[in-house]
Amino acid sequence: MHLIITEKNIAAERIARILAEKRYVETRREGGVSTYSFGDTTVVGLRGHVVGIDFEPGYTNWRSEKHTPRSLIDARTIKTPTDRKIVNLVQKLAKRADRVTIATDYDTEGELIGKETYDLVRAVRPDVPVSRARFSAITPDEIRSAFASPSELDFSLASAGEARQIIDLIWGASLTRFISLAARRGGRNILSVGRVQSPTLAMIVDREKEIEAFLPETYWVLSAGSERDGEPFTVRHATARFTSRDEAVAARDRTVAPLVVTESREGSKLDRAPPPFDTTSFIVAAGRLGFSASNAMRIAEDLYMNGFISYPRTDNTIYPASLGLDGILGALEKTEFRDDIGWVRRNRRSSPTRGKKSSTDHPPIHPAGPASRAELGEERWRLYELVVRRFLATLSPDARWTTRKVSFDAGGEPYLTTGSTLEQPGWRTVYPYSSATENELPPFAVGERLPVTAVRLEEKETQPPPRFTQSRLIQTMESLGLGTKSTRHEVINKLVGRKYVEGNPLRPTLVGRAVIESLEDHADLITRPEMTTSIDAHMQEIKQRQRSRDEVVNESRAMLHRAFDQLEVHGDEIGRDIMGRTLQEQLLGPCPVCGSDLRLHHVRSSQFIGCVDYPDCRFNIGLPATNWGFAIRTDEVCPVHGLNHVRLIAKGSRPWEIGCPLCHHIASNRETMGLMPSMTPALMDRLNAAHVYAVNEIAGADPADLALAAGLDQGAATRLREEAGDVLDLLRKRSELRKFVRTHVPPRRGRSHARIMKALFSRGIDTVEHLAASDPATVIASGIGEKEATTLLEAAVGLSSDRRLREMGIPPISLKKYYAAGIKRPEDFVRVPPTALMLRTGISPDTVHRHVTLIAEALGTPPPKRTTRVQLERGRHELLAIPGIGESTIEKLYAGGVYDAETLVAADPRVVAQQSGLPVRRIQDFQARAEPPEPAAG
DNA sequence: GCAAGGTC
Repeated sequence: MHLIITEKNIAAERIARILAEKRYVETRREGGVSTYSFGDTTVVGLRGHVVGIDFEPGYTNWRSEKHTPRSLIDARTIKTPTDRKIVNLVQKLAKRADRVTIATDYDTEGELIGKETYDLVRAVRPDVPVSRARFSAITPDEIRSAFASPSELDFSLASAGEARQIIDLIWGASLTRFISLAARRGGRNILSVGRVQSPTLAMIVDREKEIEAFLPETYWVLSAGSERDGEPFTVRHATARFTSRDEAVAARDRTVAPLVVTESREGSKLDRAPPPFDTTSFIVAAGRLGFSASNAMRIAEDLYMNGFISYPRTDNTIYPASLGLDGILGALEKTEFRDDIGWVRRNRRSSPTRGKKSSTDHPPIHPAGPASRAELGEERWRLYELVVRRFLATLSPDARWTTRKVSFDAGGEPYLTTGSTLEQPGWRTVYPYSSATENELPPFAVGERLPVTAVRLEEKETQPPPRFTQSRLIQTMESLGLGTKSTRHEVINKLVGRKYVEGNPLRPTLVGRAVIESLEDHADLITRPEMTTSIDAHMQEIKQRQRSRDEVVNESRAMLHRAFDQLEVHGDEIGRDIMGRTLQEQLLGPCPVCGSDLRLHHVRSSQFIGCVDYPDCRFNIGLPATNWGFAIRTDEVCPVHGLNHVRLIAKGSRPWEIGCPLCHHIASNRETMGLMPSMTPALMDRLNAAHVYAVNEIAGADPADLALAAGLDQGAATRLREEAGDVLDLLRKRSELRKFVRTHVPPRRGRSHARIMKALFSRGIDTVEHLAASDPATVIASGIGEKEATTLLEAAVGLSSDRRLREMGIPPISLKKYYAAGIKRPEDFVRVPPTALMLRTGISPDTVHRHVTLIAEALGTPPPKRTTRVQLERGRHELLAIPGIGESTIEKLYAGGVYDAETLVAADPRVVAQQSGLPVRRIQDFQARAEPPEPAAG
């Protein structure tokens, strides 16, 4: 069998169909992975890298004394499968293969993926021949010729890729750990560092600093109005910008009619048709249509997967000869672009436009199949149309503009105006995206004298450089060689996710700035695009076998060690610096109690707002736990309290706007405050005004302070405090009940726990004990299903009994044994005879006696009779002496509380029968036989 | 828990 392995599933399918020629291609799915077979050939697609690189085991603990961040530099790296299913399938197929062809993408990363695949194959088949097919486009011509003359895997190129992998991992991981630990940030707040992300962040930070440092300069612009044949037009002074106001004013004052035409020059300007789309230019063009970079890529991938456009991740801007441009045009014939295609056919340029970059990986982005507006939907259609029109534009002639520059003189001052008309629209006929506005000028004749209707002097200011938009940043990254066609847009998302940048255009956050500035001070290289440049150069050397992979990696390790020499000396300083500067991002505004600042705190999964003067000022506001969303400060400020608003952000769901935290705090506490019997709305307002907002604040207040704050007498204040204590107690119990209900009643659509809880509270059920004592009907009426109500009640009874028993002093270890024997409630202990308890639990008679006595006391029932081990032993002999009683009967009698002749005789046979399961008649017989013989008379 | 690179 000939096994062909491609980089992705869709390539496997298309290659199979091409190579199968007219044969049927059989598709099989194994464990979610498709294979395509025809004749003796099977094609299977990987999913990019199916093995990943990581450190050898032992380096997972960031705080390990032994495995410090620095130790990662020299840690060994290993490759482990990241996609078991595919790895297994590839190896399974390889076992049956008599030759293997690796057909991954024709670029460095593709060669590395090919090498990884080669290793997987070799692990199970040391001898099978493995070849490599290289192609730049999945077109019949290219595929056929690539497979007709396969070559060998380029191990040097793959090694170059591996060097990059290792260097990225050790630099990224060690620096990320180091700086996160220094700044005491963990979990979702870690500070990441990387060869691509850090220089990208640095560009955004640098731009922001440029903007901040920018000093605007004032300048003046002089223009004049005139008209010709009733048509107004404007001319501007030949000095585009006056830097001196005096000069500008003087020029204005000299400007007097007539406005004389001194020269009119006509020219022609070539407006070249645009080159084919690569990923970057596509993202830029989509950006102009309002698509974010990652959104544009997401949609492009979708269009690609469905066969509407070609592979969207490419660096190529030159169509390969094999592409078959006519075929593509023909395929689009039946779309709504028919007229445009007709125009292109009639006006087609001799050869398509070419960009500056040609690469071997994939052709430029082009349409791959026809589509209609209706089947794609608005968003996808707009991008599909963009790709189609761009393709058409690359086949269209250049456009040509006629330009005109007219010069004037007014009182000796030179003026001019320019105009342009689209002489030959060329490609612009089919590509209406880039704005090109015509500005037609009247046919001025030299010497013509015109009026001056107005002279305008405007004062303007120079503008700072603009912030980066997403597409601008991606363009800049590309020009610096940062990232790849597939990853650039993801880097931006990563920076946003780490809360390093925000907004569009992109602004750095304080954290982002602090990290870059620290790195620039102590590990400058990682913040510079030159690191990528030098890695690229080293990769070239490895590829050309001038240096080995290990040589390059070791050199990089040495550099990283030098960076750590400096970092470790300044670790504390870096940590303090970052922490100090990022504190500001957590500050919300004035504390209502003491006037210093409130700040957000995040402690593992909990978060709250507290005063920076803690513990001197104890004011605080609780927030929902981070699983509801991570609390951040927003720019909006509450007009009443002067506090920044707070928002909870969670991945994958809409943000929760808390708004002003104090307003939120007041509103959410009004209800619970209202639970206090002597609370009135007026009193609540007075308390709020005195910065007392919550029940717990009242409960913890000094009655004298409270009296003063709320205008109450001492007695009323004390009472209020007690009431608050009671409400807190109630709230605690309610919250426990809420948790209890939540764990026992699974969430379901259309049933909110909040509603169930409200219903329970309104029925006076505030605690688990209340619940245990209530009847099923009440519980069902609160919106819980019948079956669930039963299990909920059972669980409540269990929990509340357990609590009572513990309170009565029964140790948990014994309770476990009682429960296992089915003795669950305190009442069971006084109902079931102690002998039965011993028998069923194996607990000693003395201990059972002690437990039952404790419970009886608590329940107010008579204490049990004490039975000792000796008594039991003697009783056993007495019972065994009675005819018909053996060991097994004794066990049953124990269950009925009978353990000797005396208790047998005294027992109520019906009760014993019920508890022991023995027939009443037998018990009566035993009793008769147990009667001691009448003492002989006389 | 860390990077960047594939792909879904």
